[in-house]
Amino acid sequence: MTTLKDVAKKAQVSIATVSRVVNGKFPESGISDETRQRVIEAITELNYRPDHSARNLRLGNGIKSILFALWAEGNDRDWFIPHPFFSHMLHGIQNEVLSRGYYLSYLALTNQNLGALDALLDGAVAGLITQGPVPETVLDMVAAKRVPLVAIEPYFPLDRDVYPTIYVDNDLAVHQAMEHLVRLGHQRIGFVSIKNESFQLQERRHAFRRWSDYYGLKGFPDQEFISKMEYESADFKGDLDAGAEAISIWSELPDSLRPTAVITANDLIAIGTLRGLRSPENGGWKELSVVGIDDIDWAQYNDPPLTTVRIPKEEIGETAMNLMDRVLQGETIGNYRCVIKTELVVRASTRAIDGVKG
Amino acid sequence: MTTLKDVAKKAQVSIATVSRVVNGKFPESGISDETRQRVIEAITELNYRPDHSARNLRLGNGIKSILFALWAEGNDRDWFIPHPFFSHMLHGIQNEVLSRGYYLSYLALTNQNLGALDALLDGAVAGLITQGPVPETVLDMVAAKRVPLVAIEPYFPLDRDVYPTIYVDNDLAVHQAMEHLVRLGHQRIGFVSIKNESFQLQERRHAFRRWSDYYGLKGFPDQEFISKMEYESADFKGDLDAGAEAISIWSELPDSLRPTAVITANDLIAIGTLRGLRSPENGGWKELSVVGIDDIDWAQYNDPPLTTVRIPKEEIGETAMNLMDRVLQGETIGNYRCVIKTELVVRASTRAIDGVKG
DNA sequence: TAATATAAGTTAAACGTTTACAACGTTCTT
DNA sequence: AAGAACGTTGTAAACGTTTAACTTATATTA
Repeated sequence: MTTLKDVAKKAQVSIATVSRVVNGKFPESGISDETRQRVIEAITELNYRPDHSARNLRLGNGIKSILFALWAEGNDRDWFIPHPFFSHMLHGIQNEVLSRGYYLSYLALTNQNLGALDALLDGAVAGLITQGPVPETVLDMVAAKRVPLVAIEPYFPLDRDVYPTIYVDNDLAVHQAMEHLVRLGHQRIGFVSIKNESFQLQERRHAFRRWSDYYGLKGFPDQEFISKMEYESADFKGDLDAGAEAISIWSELPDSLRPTAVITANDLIAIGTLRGLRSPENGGWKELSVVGIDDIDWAQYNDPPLTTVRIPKEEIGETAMNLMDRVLQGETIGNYRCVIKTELVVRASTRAIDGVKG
Repeated sequence: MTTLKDVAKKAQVSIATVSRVVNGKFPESGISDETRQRVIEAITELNYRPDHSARNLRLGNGIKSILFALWAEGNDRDWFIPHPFFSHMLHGIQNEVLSRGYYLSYLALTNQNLGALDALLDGAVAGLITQGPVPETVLDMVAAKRVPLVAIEPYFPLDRDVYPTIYVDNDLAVHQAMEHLVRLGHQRIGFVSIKNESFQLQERRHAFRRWSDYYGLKGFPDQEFISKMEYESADFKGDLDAGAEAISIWSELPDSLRPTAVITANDLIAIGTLRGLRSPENGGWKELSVVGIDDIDWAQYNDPPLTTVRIPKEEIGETAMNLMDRVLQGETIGNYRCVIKTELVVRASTRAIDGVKG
């Protein structure tokens, strides 16, 4: 590795001069053109690049890197890639990160990876933002290295709940979806979910029950349809199939017992439901309003464009980074729980019941 | 900021002892349990975290951060989010990065951002990997800071072409798509693209012409259909509509002049084409084989699942990082151009012509 | 001419670590 | 009882920078 010293020797000047050439604003730096040329030549020749650590040490600059980590274990494929929210949250964090002079790294965590995380936490990283469940080992490491942590939907066990967290208001999401449908005149509203529910989907199902009671909705067979298929979590195919499955079950029902609208536990299930509706084997059933939850990228490009409840992914990222910043500023936040509001997005997959003015 | 010195004073020991407590593997570190306890207490109390810069300086560790930058200017929205390849390439890079002891940052570049890039290049980053066109300003900065650069599909102007680059073999992609269709017995094969073509799409269109001649395909009206719609680049909607538009034009043709198969400039156009085929206004035209190029995430989940030519995005990322590593090892690579092979992925959107054994 | 201002470059201290080496007190060996 | 061996802790140098303070040479001024 080339240092100032090497360059200085080559250019026959002191290291101070070289440093000035490297950093000085010209022409006020007080270096003659002749010397500067000589130094620059030496720099190019020796391929000198300043040492970041030394510079930061001298200048008293702290670490400027925020790490965004996603737990990616438990699937054969690293599922963060098709993760519908990953890049959006990353972007949200990034927005806030840059304006604060930090920069952003990210890590898809696996058990093989833990060593890398350890190394990173060991000083390379000012703060850690996680998405999803955080394994105990990681929590232990974070505690040992005393790195600030902000967790997005970690669903911590209670004794671990000592960090600032961000959760989505799934209850509100379902409420918004249902209110929309009720306003359109729907009375028989179904719910579709999958067998292997995450915490989030569980919350949504319970919310459905709660608001369904609240609005006094009419029941019908399989009103809460849970696909029986075995499927791996984060498997797009499983979600899509679940939707189609619900349609094939309900299409057996007499018209007066079928739902006129459904809320699905997420957008993929909703898209699957709309596909099921297109299939020729459902007895010509066409009129069903479908509303999803998430607002994944594809929702707006679907045919028909999907009415859904948006989870503001960028906002989640921004909020996380805001909290992180406050922690880094020395503020004591403790286990403050920030709940993010969702937002109804009306598109073409929902229609008013005949005679009702949507 | 708390330093070793502060902790040492508080715990009434020398900084060497504190350092040993922080880093030593127990119990061989040669520190008595009693002292260690005292030091640890002081550490917790003062919230001490080792200074990364100082440590790295002392240990002679270089910078370990690779920056992946995507040019995001020119659209009202930062288009790297719906960028179909972004997260896959990121992942590919990440794979190689970790095993080499580096870690990965990323930056969506805009004109507002250039300052941040400058700061990062100024020592925080060991190497830069870019995706897509790289503006001159950035190239100038990279040159000035002498940061190694590996560029993915930059389509540099010739005088700037001094870095290792990675390109996709678009000619091969079209060839693979066409060979597949020809084997299935298709003779009238169309091509659909959009008005505002990127370099990549241009290459694909020219390749279509070339291989269409090679296979001696039969012509028909609008064989190369270019959507006339004004649209912003990277607009999903525009691509989808272009596909539907092609169908509506061709469906006016007598059966004997319609294409029996189409290659589209990318997957989104292909998906749009399949949608157009579903629309009731195309005169009952159903039998059309469609093959896309890209293999975006959604392709396999489309209805029907899309036959397409996969661009190996992870492999591109890995290759980029491999090249970067070689550069960082001191190897002189120059403007070596690495061309990545594509791969046909047969799904359900293509069928053999009657009487041909697919 | 002497004093002084300016320009160009050097010296040396400091940033927070790690670690070879030294130093000290205690215990073991002979 | 003397010396060696060991366990525990301290001392100080070094990593590559930046920069205040200083030096030297030259030009300007009175």
